[in-house]
Amino acid sequence: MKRNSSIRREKIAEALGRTRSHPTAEWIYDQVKQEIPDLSLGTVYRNLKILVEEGRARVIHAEDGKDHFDAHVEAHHHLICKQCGKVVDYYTSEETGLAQRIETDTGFLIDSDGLKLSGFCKDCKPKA
Amino acid sequence: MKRNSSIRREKIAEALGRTRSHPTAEWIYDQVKQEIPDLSLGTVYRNLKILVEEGRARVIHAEDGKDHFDAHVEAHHHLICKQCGKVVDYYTSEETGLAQRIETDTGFLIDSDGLKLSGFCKDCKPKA
DNA sequence: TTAATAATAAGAATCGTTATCAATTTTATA
DNA sequence: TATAAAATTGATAACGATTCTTATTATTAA
Repeated sequence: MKRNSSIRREKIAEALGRTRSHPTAEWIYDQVKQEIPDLSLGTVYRNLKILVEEGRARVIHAEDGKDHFDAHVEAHHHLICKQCGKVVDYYTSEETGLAQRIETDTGFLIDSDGLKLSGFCKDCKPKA
Repeated sequence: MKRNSSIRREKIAEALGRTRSHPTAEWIYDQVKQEIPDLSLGTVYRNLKILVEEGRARVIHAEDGKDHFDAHVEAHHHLICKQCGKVVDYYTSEETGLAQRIETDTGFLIDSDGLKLSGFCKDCKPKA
């Protein structure tokens, strides 16, 4: 299936690439709509899905029930705050030992970007 | 707020406790309905929520967009298959070093049960 | 140009979940 | 006991996020 890349799709990809905030479809819609006023939310969803299929973006199923998107596809992990829903990048290679052990133990092949760690972020952490 | 524990709630907790398969509300509904035919799905959701509040169950927001429940609340982690959606328990304390380093690095406080690792399970793993 | 394909907006439909509500059951208290 | 208050329920409406449908327009290929 040949696939063109439409102007809208590229604008969506750009908006997503411009931020490190792991936005939702809605946020991207609001952004791109400023440039393309007749953009529809369905188009955003459809194109985000295509970008993910093409490996140009990742989805994070966050704790807030919404899908968050990330154009930074290099291996890194995500810290997800249970309280405010914030998603923060975390880069480390320290988990490779863990991933290897898991594969030996269970047969599960862990993605190099498959770590999601939930807890409480700096701001939401109960002060001691 | 004093809280009684109804028969239905206990049956729901039992059904959940009986399995290690991290079922959805729907699955639990189907199970308990065999014993209590006039059970309603809303009751299942309502009671699962209460069980989670009481610390008698955990929720896992899985990759399939559904909430999965787990009555085994001792610290353990979850391996989630991207392909078939299966959720498998993983017990380790090896991540405490990682969790500690993350807290130092980022201020994020990682739950002792906050690890979700996604990848491919034994069966869905691309054969080499 | 013509025909086929791709992309679109708008909105309906679906899905998992939560909230509402009136009726019933359970518990507390007089 | 009686009776008021609180908890629980089934049914169903409502909800928010996402997907699907339809009709239309734009792009590409022949």
